[in-house]
Amino acid sequence: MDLLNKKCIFGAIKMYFMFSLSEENYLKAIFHLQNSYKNGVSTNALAEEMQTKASSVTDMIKRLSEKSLVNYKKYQGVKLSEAGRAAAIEVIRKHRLWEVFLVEKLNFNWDEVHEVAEQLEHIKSEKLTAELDRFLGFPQRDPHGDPIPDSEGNFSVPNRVLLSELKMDETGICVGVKDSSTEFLQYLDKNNISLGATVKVKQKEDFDQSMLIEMNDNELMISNQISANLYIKTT
Amino acid sequence: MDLLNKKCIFGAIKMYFMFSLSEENYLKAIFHLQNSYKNGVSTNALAEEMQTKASSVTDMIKRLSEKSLVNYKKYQGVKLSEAGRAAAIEVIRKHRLWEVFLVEKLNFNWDEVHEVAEQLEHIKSEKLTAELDRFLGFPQRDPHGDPIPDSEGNFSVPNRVLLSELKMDETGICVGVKDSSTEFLQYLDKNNISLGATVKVKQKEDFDQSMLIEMNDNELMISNQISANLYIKTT
DNA sequence: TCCATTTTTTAGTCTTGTCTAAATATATTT
DNA sequence: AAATATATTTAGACAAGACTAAAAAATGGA
Repeated sequence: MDLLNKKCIFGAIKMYFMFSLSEENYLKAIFHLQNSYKNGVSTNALAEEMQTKASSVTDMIKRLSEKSLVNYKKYQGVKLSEAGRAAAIEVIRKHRLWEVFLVEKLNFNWDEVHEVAEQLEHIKSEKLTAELDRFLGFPQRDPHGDPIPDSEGNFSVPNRVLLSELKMDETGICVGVKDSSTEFLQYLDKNNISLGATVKVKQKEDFDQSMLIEMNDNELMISNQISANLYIKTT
Repeated sequence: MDLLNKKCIFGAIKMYFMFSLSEENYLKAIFHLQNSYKNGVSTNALAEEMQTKASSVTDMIKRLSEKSLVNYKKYQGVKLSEAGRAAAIEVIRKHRLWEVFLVEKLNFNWDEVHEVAEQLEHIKSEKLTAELDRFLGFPQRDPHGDPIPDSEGNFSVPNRVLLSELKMDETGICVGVKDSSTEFLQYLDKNNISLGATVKVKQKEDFDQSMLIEMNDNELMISNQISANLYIKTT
């Protein structure tokens, strides 16, 4: 119906193709899963991530492969091509910029932004993305501490460790969350844990890895499930 | 895939159903065409507006009718139901709010906003719309001078006439455009015609309705095609 | 190596929204 | 009122993206 801006990133030559909403979501999911599945994302893993059936995944992978967005050999799992990676990063860039917008300008809490950003990330307009970025002051991190790729797709992999890896008496600054589910974020809010705050490990229990932390003159006991989802920059 | 907020406006009881992108576009088109087709929008008119075929329109009308969004009898054209009208107005509200955002905050010119707003108008989030409205200061008009419905769907029908209806020596303030195509808006920019400016009809040619107008100490000859697409508030 | 289990793919179906071609209603002209 | 023209609807097909059920490939244990 609408044609919109049809271009495509391909090697050095810039051209954007237009991808469907579903294609973009698959690319994004593969991008995220590639961290855990270095030598090919499995069909089942992707089905799990996309909340769909393995057979549907196989269908889509074939389409993406046709378009050279992924490298795929039957039964071998799937990897993003350069073009696929670029497209995924572009979607992630938009997602995170919109999250910043929602939190900084529209009074959203960090646990409310995900759903809406999932929709906004598919809006196609280079100018929109560029101007939004400028409007927000070229932010480097989204509200959950994840890096925002620049217009070239470059982003710094943050230098951070999980709180669960800290030893007794070590300190650091809370810089991100691994799990950004509403439930986890609301737990953090309730317990006054926020990005930017300084943490100190006061005690650590060998048995279950639970720890007593200090944050803003406050002491708090947290389980491993919490500490293994908080990113820390050691000081 | 995503469920999102499923509610629906229905009479006094508020409930939002979720409509597809295509359904929303049809509802919007019917809403706009109802001005010219008071006793039912014809299939062909709708096909023209939607840039599609009459047979596709018939199919969609049936679906909308199933959902009680339109009143439809075969061969009789189509009218929005109360629910359909509410849904259309909600989409139009979002479209116009986003246009304001793009122009006021993101440096878009008024001739660049349409395509992007066509995408943004389909984002589903009551909170987003409400907060955007607040962020923009509850604007009453979009960049083309059209009224923005409030959260209840109410909007003031602007009290305005077409410039072509003014007689010799009458004056007014330019308050909107009827045609908001890129081409027309660029013509206006080029000739320094903008909303808010005062116009005076200096001469009017009976033969072809062309007129000489004065605007900001500037005289300009315009054809009827121009004057019949500019809204004026008489002073 | 062979069998059992798990993973992945294939085959066939469904829904949404579109299309073309053909059929039927309505409108217009004479 | 009949004939013609125009508008609208039906019928049948297709593509994207999902599903179920069944087949085929890969994996892991004995």
